[in-house]
Amino acid sequence: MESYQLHPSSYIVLGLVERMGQATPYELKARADAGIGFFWSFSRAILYKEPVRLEKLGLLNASQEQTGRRKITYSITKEGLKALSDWLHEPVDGATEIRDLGLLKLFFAASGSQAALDQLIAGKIAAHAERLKTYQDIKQSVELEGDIIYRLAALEMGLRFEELSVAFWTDMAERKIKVPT
Amino acid sequence: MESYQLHPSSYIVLGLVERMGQATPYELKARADAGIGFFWSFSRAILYKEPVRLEKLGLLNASQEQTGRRKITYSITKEGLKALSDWLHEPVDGATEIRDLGLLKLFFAASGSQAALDQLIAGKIAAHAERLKTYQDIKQSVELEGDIIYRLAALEMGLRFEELSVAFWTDMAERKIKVPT
DNA sequence: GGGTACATGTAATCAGTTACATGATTTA
DNA sequence: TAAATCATGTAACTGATTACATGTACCC
Repeated sequence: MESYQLHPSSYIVLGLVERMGQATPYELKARADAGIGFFWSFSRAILYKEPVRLEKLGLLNASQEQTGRRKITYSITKEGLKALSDWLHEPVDGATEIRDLGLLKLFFAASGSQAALDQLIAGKIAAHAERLKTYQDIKQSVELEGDIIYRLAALEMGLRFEELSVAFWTDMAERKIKVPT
Repeated sequence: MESYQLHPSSYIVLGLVERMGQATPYELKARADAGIGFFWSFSRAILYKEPVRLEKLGLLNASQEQTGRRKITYSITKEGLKALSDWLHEPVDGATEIRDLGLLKLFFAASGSQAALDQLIAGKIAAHAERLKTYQDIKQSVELEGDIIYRLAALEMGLRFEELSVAFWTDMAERKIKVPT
């Protein structure tokens, strides 16, 4: 078999398709927005491009409508399942990336003004509080359905992270740290 | 003035150079590795490429050694300072990204085996515990120096995040969640 | 039937990484 | 002076995004 390279995006597609049984790119998008997209964002285009590639590699089946929108529905192949499973069995490498423009700005806050920092902090508290609320709502609605335990676990991490963030930025605010001049 | 686009990488370079007064790409790398790089990673090449661009835009000054390694030392210009300050005063947009392959795998854990999940959890606990230790060590050494309050604040966030992560994955382990078959 | 929202796809571009290539300095 | 390490830079590639372009279905 020829060698090929799979990336996080590939596994996101494989994983989503596997869980959904079959799906069009549009449906993948909707599912991603409601779950994985909360902590690992990516553009919509990838959900059209990557499946084409995975189909060529034999990891997905594609079946195209012969009429109307001629949309393509994907399902996972035996090889795709294997690739997904193999990846899940590999040890995880690399540290967690926390890509947060707010944190970046905090890091360099000494180059700005106290007013800028105050606004940053206030904005971050508001944003994280809102996101926390969203997660709490989702958690509640999901619990009623039961079952989907791993997605729930990932959501739990998101929830805890938002709690942490609200607490962190609130601490920043209360300490009223001054910018050295 | 012609319009140009600055990215997080640009501000990382500007911010580092501003704080350091003047620096070569190699020095920027060392500084980044010891700070910002913990939560916002990027390749070394960017610290050679981006300064060239920023110099062309008039945001950095470059002065090249005429002998030896002919290394280039950068410092920030008045325009660079303004760009950095403007950015710090803009409101922050976009949510925090938590890019963690472990979390991604947890999300799709139902497509793997219980053994794979157990290994994932054990690996994550170990990795976060180690990172936590690193942050604690840094925090201690940094406190002795005093002063550099914002970098310390960002470090504090990293520290709390690692604590959270250890707790989260430990909870996962203790719940001994089973993979549905 | 006309407007709006839904849905789909691709082409061009680009930020960032990997791999390549090499020079300079230190130490034994 | 040989080896090891420190330091520097660039070319090629590519994953991913943005912008463009358009078709289909639904609703009034």
